[in-house]
Amino acid sequence: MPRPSLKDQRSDEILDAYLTCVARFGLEGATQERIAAEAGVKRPLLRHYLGNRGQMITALCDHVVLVFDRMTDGADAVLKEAQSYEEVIGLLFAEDIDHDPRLLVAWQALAVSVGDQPDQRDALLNSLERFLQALTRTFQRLSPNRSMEKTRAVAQGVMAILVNLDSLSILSPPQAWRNELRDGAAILLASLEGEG
Amino acid sequence: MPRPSLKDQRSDEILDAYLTCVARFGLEGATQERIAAEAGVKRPLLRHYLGNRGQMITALCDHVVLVFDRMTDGADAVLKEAQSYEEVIGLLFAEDIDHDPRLLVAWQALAVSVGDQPDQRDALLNSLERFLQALTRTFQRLSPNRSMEKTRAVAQGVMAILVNLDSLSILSPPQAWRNELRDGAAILLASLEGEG
DNA sequence: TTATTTTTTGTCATAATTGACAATTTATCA
DNA sequence: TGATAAATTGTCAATTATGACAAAAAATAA
Repeated sequence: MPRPSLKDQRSDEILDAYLTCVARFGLEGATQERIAAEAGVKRPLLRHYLGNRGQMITALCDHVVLVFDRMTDGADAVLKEAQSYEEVIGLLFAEDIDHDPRLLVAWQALAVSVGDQPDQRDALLNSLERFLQALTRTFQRLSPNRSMEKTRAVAQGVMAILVNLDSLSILSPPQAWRNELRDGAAILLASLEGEG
Repeated sequence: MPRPSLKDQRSDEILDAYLTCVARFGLEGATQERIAAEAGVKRPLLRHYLGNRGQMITALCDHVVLVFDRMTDGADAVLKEAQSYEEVIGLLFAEDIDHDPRLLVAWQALAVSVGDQPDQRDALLNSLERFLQALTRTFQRLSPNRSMEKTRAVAQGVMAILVNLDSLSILSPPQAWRNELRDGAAILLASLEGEG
């Protein structure tokens, strides 16, 4: 007899608008007015669905980690098919890739402001570690004879380059930079090739 | 006859406090109250020395670029003495290096919020380009036979790893990550070694 | 000491942001 | 249709942030 609940759907919509605002204005710049406008709802609804400001930040953190993990799973599935490092580079640096540019920006904004809350700190670090392990698994499969240490180091380097590319994209850097960063990742991967 | 002006000194002190607050709370979270408290002055002084909010942001952007360039010059001077890539790695990743952890965090906070103002955008990008060129010069000196393309790509990769390390440091990641990132940079540099 | 300029502080008005809650509307089922 | 529970909206108080300006304090040279 009750009206059907839209809690999950609306919460997701609002969190997505929140994510957009944080990526554009920073965490403190993402006011409830802006979020509500972005989501196309009235401000009191934010409170209704997500709670007060602190609870909203916690919910956003969970949401970012969730989306990040989904992205990792997607990348992992695609990387499983790759048969060469050229293919890996092509997949990771594809221009037309379905890749959310807001994600890492919001990730970093959260990192600076929740660094003191252990739970959220660990959640953010874990989401990175998951992605790192996805990369590492693929590299190990393509170069099974390499030491774990070297494989991890290369994976860290590739991830750093990917993160850097995302951070820079806000400033729309020259295309040459993008190419150079991709080539840098390719050089790193090439170090895993060849015999033992 | 007039009282001696402290404008330059006070402005620098306030900008430094501003930098601290932006690194800790984000650009929008760096309120005048917090800045004044951090600088140990009363709030109206901020306005007196730096102007209104918009002018303060502009001044901060200039200050960050200035400090960044000073850091680049310092790194450049040190790198000039390096005779091997092991030395380069040791210098860039020294634990005890005199290196301001606020700098890149504030750089990124500014990047997301001034992305639309062309002047500040270019200033921020130029400061990165300057550091990139400092790295590139050293790598070219140590490996004069390498192509410019490869040298730049390696420099971009190393810079990405350094930036990433700074961004992560807020979350105090496991020491293993730091080591892996440093090893990743070392692997990149090793690709410049050897003949032709 | 006095004039001059700057620093520094005090204070008020306005706008922005958030918290809280009442009231209304809407959709479902009995 | 009427009851029920949820969604949605309206509104106000409290807190916070900013802008603006007047006034006091301090330092130097004449």
